[in-house]
Amino acid sequence: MEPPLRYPAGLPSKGSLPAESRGRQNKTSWLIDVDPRVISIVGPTASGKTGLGIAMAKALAARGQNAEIINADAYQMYKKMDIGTAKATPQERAEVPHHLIDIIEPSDSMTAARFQKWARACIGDLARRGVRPILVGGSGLYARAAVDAISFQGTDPQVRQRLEKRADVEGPGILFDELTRKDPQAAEKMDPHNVRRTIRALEIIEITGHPYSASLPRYEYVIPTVQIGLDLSRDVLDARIDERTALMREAGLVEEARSLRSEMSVTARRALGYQQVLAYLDGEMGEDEAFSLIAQRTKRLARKQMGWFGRDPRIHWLDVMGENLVGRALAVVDAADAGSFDSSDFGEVGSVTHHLGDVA
RNA sequence: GGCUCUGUAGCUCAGUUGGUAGAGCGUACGACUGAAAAUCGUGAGGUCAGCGGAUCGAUGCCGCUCGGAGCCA
Repeated sequence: MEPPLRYPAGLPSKGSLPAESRGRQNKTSWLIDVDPRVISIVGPTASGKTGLGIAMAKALAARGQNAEIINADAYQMYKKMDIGTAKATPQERAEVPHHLIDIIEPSDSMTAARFQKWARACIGDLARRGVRPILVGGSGLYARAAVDAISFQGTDPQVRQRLEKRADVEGPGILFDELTRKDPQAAEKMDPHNVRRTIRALEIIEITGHPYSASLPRYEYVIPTVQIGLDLSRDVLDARIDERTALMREAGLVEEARSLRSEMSVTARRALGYQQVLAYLDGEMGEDEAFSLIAQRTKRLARKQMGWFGRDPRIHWLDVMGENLVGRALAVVDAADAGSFDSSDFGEVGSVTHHLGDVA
């Protein structure tokens, strides 16, 4: 998607290790020249990704390697939505530079494609400056969009609007029938009731003139990366979520949402926490009810994230509750830098079993 | 104390003119390439408050008990 940042694998790398020794010689696609590789911290909400990212940046700096954070959390990109998205504090951000936080207005909408473009540009910038990027975020699709072989197909607001209107007027079934006619393969993999994805498929067919071949996404890095996953038991995670939800309430989430209310886009309004507080402000529920809903939905989100990340065989899981988390995380990074994981991370994914819940 | 209403899945409730039950939400699992904190799919879960009666058969009818709500004294 960003030609200036890409070149075919096999060209001389500026790193000290030849590409072959890192097991990339079998790569068929493109690699962006980033060395040392990107560190990506993933895991469910409230698992401590933000804190670990900052701690790792400091630890790396102490070893003489500059590192900065790139946010991969969809909703932390909105300005002014601070409390409900659990952004790093101003103090933390002063200690370690953060990128892609507060980059769009609440009236705007973030998309995975836009994020991909910005994230890759940002990774390239840092790499050129000799700074190691630490990607931190719980939005699975975004984390993958940044470093994986995913290319988005473009969009046309007018086409989409027309399709959305048709779904409204004619019903989703008609659109799905149309997809079945135009692209039976795509229709077969689609839930007939999933209107949004049906619309997207038809949009792509209309824009590109080609069928929306829902090719199975591969777990294949386009930017060399080592992924660290934060794992912890559901009991502990649930307790943390309850606690954090209460803290957000104390910190003034209601006031923050109230002040942004009139300027928030449809997408921004969907943000967990804001969605429920806005419902409360609209008189649809009580404040207590809104906050217990927030805690409940956050737990569900965490479960969804665990499922999403748990399926990626390249992630190295660390038990958050164990001792010396930063040390263990650095050990994973060092091992990755030494090429220890390349056969699994850059080779055949099918042969690797993933280990959600294990202590790496 | 009397009268009326009420007790069905974790929650809110529907239903069966008597042939052992459903929905929404929650939950579990899953899919997911331009809203992804979105969108969507599948499953688990109920001796229909308890006991007794009439009936070939009761969650449904009758009686009693226990627990709610309201009204009258």
